Amino acid sequence: MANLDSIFHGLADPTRRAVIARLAAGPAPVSELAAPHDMALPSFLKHLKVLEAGGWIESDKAGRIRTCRLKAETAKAAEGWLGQQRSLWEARLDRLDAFLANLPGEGENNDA
Amino acid sequence: MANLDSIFHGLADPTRRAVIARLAAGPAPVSELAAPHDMALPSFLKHLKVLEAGGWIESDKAGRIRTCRLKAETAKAAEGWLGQQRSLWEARLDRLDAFLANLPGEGENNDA
DNA sequence: AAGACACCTTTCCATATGGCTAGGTATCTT
DNA sequence: AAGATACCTAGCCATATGGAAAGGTGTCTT
Repeated sequence: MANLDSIFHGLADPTRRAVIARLAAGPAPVSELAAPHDMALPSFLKHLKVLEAGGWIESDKAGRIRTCRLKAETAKAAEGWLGQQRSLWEARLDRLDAFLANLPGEGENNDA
Repeated sequence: MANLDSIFHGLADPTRRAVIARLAAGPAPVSELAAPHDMALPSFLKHLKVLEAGGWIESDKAGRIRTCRLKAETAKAAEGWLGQQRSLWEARLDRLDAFLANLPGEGENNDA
């Protein structure tokens, strides 16, 4: 599994996010992935390398055509980290609410 | 709202993810955030700047102490993008399943 | 067999990133 | 008033990143 550094680095560029969005609709060859992006092919291939290093995509070649597809596990790892932070954050806000609700001199509404 | 580039770039570094994880437990001053990281303060401050540019944190200064806290909206934007991709991805896999289930010559089990 | 096609490698360039030191500026403490 | 504290700026350096051009290699088409 790729580490979180390279996973999130993969997402930190619009070209790469567009590739992921395209591949979510199904596998595609390199040339089709590259077509929408106004960029020389070698530059685009670098983005694919970054996505591969981040574990976002995998590919294999048949004849002269390389077909790429998404790897679901990586999206899970990314969402997993974010979700974990959010649950910490929400737990804290809940404790804060409970604390504020028990303050003396404050009722259930705070605008009265 | 910060753009997705800077949002995800914020996450692409262990020091910065550690800061976010710490702040999920509640606001903290710069010095406390910096303490666990073996790094000169100016280097650490650059990471805070990146997090601020990505909309992950905000802060204000009282006397000589700057207190930082998380901004929830940014986590939502990040999770939102990922969730959207996942739903596309899952919809595709569902259609693929449906297609395969209707192939002639294939029953409900495929290992018989 | 010739040529077009799809991709890959290498090499270069400008800028961004991530670290450092040195030296501020306010603000508290004594 | 002197010193410690907490943060900030400016400037330096090495490496990474994101782009381009030039020139392959193997595979299909005609």
